[in-house]
Amino acid sequence: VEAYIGQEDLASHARAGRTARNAIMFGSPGVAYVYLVYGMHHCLNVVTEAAGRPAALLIRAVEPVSGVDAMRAARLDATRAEGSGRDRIESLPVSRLAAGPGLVCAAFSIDRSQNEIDLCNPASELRLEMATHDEALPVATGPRIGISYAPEPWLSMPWRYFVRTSAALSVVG
DNA sequence: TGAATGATGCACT
DNA sequence: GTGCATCATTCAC
Repeated sequence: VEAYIGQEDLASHARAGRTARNAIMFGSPGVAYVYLVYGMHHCLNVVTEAAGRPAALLIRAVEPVSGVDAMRAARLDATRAEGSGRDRIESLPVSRLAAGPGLVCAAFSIDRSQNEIDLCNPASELRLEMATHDEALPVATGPRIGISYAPEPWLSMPWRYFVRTSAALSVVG
C-alpha cells in the first residue's frame, strides 16, 4: 500500500485542491476512491482521514490466499488481449494475479462503479473485513512508486508499506 | 475547445 | 532499459 496524505503532499491527487475527481478523498474515511490512470487501469484507494482532510491509501498489490480461480477469471475478463495474451494470464503464478494497482482492480473486477462505496458496511459488494487469523509479517517501507513528477521531500517519503517476503509485490522493494 | 499528463502494465531488446 | 497502448482529468485559452 501507499499513503497519500493531505493537500500538502505534492504526490497526491489532492495537491491542487478539491476537484470533481478527488472529492471522495475529502469525504468520510472508510470509503473507496477508485480512479482511472493512464487511460486504461483502475486504482483502488481507501479514504483514511476525517472528512475535510484529503488522504487515502492506494492498494498497490494483493497476495491471493483464496478465490484464486475467480481472480484469474476476472483477469481474463478484464483483458482485451487475445490468443497468446490470454494464455499468459492462464499460466500466471498465483502470486502475480494481483501484483500491481491496476491488476488488483482487474482481479477483483473493480472499476469506477465502486467509487464512493462504503468499505466498512458488511452489506457492501466491496468491503474490508477483519482477518480470521493474524500473523506477524515482516513489513518494510520505501518511497512511493510512479510519482517522479513530485518534488522532494514527497518523492522520497517512505510512505510505501510492503511485506518484504511476499512474492506478490508490484515492484521489488 | 484543445493540449498535456499521468499513483500502469506489457512486449520487446 | 526503452517504447507504447489509450483516455479521463485538469487547466489554459
